[in-house]
Amino acid sequence: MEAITHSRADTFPIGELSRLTGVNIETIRYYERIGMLPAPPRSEGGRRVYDQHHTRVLAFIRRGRELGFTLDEIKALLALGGPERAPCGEVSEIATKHLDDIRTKIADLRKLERLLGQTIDRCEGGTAPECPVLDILSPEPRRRA
Amino acid sequence: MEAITHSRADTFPIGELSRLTGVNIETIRYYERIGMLPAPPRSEGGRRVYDQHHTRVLAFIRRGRELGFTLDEIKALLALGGPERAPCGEVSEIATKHLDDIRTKIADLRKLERLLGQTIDRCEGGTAPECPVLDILSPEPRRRA
DNA sequence: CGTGCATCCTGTAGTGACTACAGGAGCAAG
DNA sequence: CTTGCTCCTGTAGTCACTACAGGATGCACG
Repeated sequence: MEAITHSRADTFPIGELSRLTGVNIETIRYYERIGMLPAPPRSEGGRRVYDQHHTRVLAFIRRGRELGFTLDEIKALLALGGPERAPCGEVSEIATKHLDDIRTKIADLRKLERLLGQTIDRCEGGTAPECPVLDILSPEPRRRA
Repeated sequence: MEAITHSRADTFPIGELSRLTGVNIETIRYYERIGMLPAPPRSEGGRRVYDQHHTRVLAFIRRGRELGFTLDEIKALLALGGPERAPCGEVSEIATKHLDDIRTKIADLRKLERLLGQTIDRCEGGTAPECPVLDILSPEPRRRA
């Protein structure tokens, strides 16, 4: 097994970019198609040739996704300067809105967790005459207005 | 087999079912198409005619979705007896797995909340020389130091 | 009995963020 | 030259809906 070495030019194909950033090859091409990632130059054979700049942008996108930002939010963040510097105000506005969303989601999930957890407990305690999980799933049908 | 109050003609069209259950008309038709909801009989003019049975099944599906179950999970639950009775064991197995997923999600979101919250705070405290939100988004710490 | 309008029908396409092929071309090693 | 890997384009599938377009039906009102 020979080590994969590429030239001093510091450019690499899509597979290498994928390995460097942990982003799926298909996803990289998808990002290019929807304009998230700038289209790189091509080799003579028509292959995409990337460099460090792409690595940084793609890593930025990936990190943003991990933090739960939508691609549109990340696009906005990139427009505000991306991996380079940018005005704090607008950036933290997007981030704060996102944080609100996260907190709402956590609250919702916690309510769910409590309800479901208690219900399953009653199930396993064997104190219920009929399955309690199915009970919470069967609400009273609403009366006609 | 006992029928469900057919004495008076309490059947209704899709719009009424939608109102009764709070499920979008388009979504009801979608559920029918993918086999979540049994296809109802049709009127002479070809319109769907529903009764209380459909209301109960659809309300069950809706409640399941609110609780974050996937349609496939709900389908399994329905197969286990749906709004009628069913064995507790298999039901709570599905529910417990789902509860695990919820807890994982909550933990992930909490980590996110902490990181993002702290970062935005630093942003607003104005103590940072450069935008901290963009910093956590850039995994590469400003190369060429 | 006609008219208008709400409701309904089918079918298709769009959403977000990917993922999974099919079918072919490039390229380096043995 | 052959093998086998990587890469290319293009299309379609995923999940759970949602949004039309373009037409048919049903019912109240005049």
